[in-house]
Amino acid sequence: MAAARAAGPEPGSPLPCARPARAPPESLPVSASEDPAAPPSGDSMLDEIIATRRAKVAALRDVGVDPYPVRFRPTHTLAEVQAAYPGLEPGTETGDEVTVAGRLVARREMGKLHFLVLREDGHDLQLFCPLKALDDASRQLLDHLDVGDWLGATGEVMTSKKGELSVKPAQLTLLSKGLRPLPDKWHGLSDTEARFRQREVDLAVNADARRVFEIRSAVMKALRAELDERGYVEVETPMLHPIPGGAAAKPFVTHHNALDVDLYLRIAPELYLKRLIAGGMRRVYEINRSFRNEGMSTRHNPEFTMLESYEAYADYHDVMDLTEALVQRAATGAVGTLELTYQGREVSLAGPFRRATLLDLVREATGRPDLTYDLGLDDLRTLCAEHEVHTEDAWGTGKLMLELYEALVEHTLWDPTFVIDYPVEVSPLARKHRSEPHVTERFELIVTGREFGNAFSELVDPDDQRDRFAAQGRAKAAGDDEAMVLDEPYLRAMELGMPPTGGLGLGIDRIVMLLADVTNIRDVILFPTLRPESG
RNA sequence: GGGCCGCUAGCUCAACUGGCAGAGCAUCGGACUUUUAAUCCGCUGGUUGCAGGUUCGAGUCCUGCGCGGCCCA
Repeated sequence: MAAARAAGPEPGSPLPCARPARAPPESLPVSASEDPAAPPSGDSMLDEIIATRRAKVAALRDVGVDPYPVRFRPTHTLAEVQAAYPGLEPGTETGDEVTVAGRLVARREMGKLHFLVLREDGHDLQLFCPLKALDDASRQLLDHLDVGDWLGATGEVMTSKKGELSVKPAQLTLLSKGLRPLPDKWHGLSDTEARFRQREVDLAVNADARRVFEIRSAVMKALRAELDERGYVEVETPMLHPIPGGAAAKPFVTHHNALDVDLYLRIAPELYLKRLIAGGMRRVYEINRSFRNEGMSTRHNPEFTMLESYEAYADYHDVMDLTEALVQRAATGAVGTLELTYQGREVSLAGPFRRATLLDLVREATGRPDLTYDLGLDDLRTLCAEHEVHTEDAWGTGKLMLELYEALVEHTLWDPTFVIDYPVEVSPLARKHRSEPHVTERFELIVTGREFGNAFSELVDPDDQRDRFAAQGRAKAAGDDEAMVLDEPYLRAMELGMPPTGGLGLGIDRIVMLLADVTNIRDVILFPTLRPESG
């Protein structure tokens, strides 16, 4: 039977792993066998590799080895072994036995001495494997191992002649057989699309891949720690919204069958969080996904992660202080410094962050110190035209001023800057400024020319809010499909009485991009949205 | 949405002006008890993203499409 398998099912096709008859008795016969579960085998190298590996799985099962065992108990992680034996002299034998595990990522055979490299959580450890140190079962297993398999090993901690920390296994245990080959051990996986579509392969072979996601995790932990220490309560509000709200954006629409109603994936958690403040929760925050049904770019993924926090009694000056502390905590927590390099250029998060009004920034950029919101519409349109800023007839003074700012100023603000006092017209959820007409108590945080956060002294006057929604309704009627929709339950909450409130939204993906020094948002999202693979 | 660039073996990449589709790594077979991208010998591996077109002949030129990257809106 073994001989029949070794002969292979297809005359004329190579025998991928057939051992010659003179092979040692413990050697297992292997071939691309008649496995009904195997995909139709073509002629390609990949098909051949997979068939060979399936044959190894079958051969191992034939001798009672489970290629997918249920459990394993390492005594140490690879990182722990490394940490426990720093600086051992070459040729050391510790006499200490450990059991470790990881993915086999490299294999160097020197006849009766094999070197295997295990990788676990980004740490590599060598297995120093003289065949005679192994028991019989392990020697058999060794013949059927491939790079990519998961492997456990029990043996003595030692160092090689060259001083490489190693484990010398007396026993090897197959933890899981891999059927597909890993990419090139030296070049890794560099095809961008493949890295995004098959992140598991990216993580398995590219040392740099996990760095970004470790930073991301550290950012989340740091932000939560800072907010928790300040007495904020973390909450979770709906992602399925009957009315999309809290931002100017197009939503995804979905449908609930039992209720037979359309629901919207949230574009922001804002309105629900403010209802919690109305309900008497003094400080709340939420970190989670929002969804916007808009174009994709290197800076926009349809789903993205935002931190929103709300604090009763606070105004936007307080929120600026909080924002600065959060960004700094994220940086020190994730990369251990406030002095960053982004795309070869220095960025200091040391603070205090610059604070400048939107109007002053536009005055600087246009060289018009006399500029005010009282300037006539026609004059403002002329100014826009002078700077080649696109305008539309329906736009008022505030929108035109915002356009000037976005076109002329925003991308120039490299170091962290709080741009404050946005026009009322473009800020439907923000409180009107306590002393300046035309503007709200709103700020955006700009770093490296990009928006990182958006915050305000929240609008809490229900009648004012109703008027703002009405204005948004008129804008929508005039063709602005991102204008906000009136949200009656939200207004009702405000009518219950809402304390003065400072609110913040911070883009987590942007912060991670800054700290990880990457320019594509897809590099900081494990599985970014892509077009489905065709055919 | 527009412009530019890319898509060739499992991975990383070649292939000049249109003239037999190649290399390294990996796989498979062999040698090797201190390797570090091990080395050495031998073999294998292709619907050149997809569909058309031009041509005696297309990876290469043309048209359309798909996916991705960069820049712009």
